[in-house]
Amino acid sequence: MNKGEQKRQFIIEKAALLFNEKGIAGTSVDDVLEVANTSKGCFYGHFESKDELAQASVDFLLGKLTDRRNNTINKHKTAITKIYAVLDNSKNPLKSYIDGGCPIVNFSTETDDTNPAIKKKIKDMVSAGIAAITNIIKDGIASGELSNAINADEFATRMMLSIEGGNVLCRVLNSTKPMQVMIKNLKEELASYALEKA
Amino acid sequence: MNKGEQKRQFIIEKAALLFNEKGIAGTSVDDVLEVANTSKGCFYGHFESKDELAQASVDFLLGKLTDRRNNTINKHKTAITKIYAVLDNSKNPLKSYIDGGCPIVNFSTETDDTNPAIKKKIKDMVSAGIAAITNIIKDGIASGELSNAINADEFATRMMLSIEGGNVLCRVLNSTKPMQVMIKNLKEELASYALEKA
DNA sequence: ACAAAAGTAGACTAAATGGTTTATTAAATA
DNA sequence: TATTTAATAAACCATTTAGTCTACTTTTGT
Repeated sequence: MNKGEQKRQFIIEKAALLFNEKGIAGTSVDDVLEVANTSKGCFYGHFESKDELAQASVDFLLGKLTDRRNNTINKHKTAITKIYAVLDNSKNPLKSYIDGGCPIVNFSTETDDTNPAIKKKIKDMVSAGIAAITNIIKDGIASGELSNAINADEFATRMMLSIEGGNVLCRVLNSTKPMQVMIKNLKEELASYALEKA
Repeated sequence: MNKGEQKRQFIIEKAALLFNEKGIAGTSVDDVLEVANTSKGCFYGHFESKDELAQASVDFLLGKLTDRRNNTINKHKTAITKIYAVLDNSKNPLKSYIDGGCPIVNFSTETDDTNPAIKKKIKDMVSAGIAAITNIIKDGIASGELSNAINADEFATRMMLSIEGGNVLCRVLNSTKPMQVMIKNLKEELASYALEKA
């Protein structure tokens, strides 16, 4: 990565945090220049517009989330431990993996009615998340770990929904309790589908 | 309500929809003037600043939600029918009661790191919602309708979390399915705590 | 080492922003 | 109905906005 590419990436990453905290509309290009220690000329040498930066920053944040989820899943062997670990990734929304809270929640609400390109990125991210959980459960059923009484797709959908709802509620209430209550409940539900080992 | 008060209220209500759809930062005073068919002079005769309007608009939207919830609850007699009805109020996030989606989700993410006054309004609203559900369940237990095995506060917390998560997911995926799956699941859970009638 | 290319700074612009002021019109009250 | 008060329109202002341009510096390939 040469100097220019480094600088571009640096701007993307610094801006990403601002966008996630203050929103895209709430962050000016000058705000970005300040945190990235750079100038107008430099900025517009790397990006055609603020929107191009916003898209790149969203890609960066969603990429981080995806990498983390994949790492978490690969670190564990069974369906139950994988899903427990994915849930635990979200257990403290007040000290979230990315400052300013969950980018899915933040950007989906801001761009829902205003920025279809970013909205699509979020949609793909959420769909991939649900699919990943669904596959883990289906594999768990296939391997005999889980009862086929569990509805994989519905569980995955409710799990994703609950994580995002937990992110919203915990930040609003300034408490981690809603997320903790929810995680405990989903873990118990999943455990109830575990089949006895031979 | 005299002419001035009427105009003020008209501006608040028109602006509320814009704020909810495009965000507060994403809505300019000129945007508001346009939808409210008014002028700068008139606007600043009624409001000290854009922020004062934003606060009033948030109050208006949250008031609408609160009124609706109270009406819904009062329309039913038993704990189960009350809670079913509150859930059904949210069953279609794509055609939501208020255009642009749930104000709780929209404003909480936007103001979380930037506008403590509005954040507090949302917090109070959410707390009141959880408290209302909790009380319905406790009343249901007291009247013998529900088993005391249900944890009222945890159920209410998960219910609120799920409704907000459903709002986020459904709008992102452009589908009502996540909310439907979630509502069905919560209804079944609640029904499982119903005690047999004498 | 040198030329070409890439990267960077910062002054500049035009439009949009939130907000003020002044003059006019409509409404309430004596 | 006269008069005072409230409501409104629109020109105006200072600041901020996203984005351009030109000049300078640093890299890079030869």
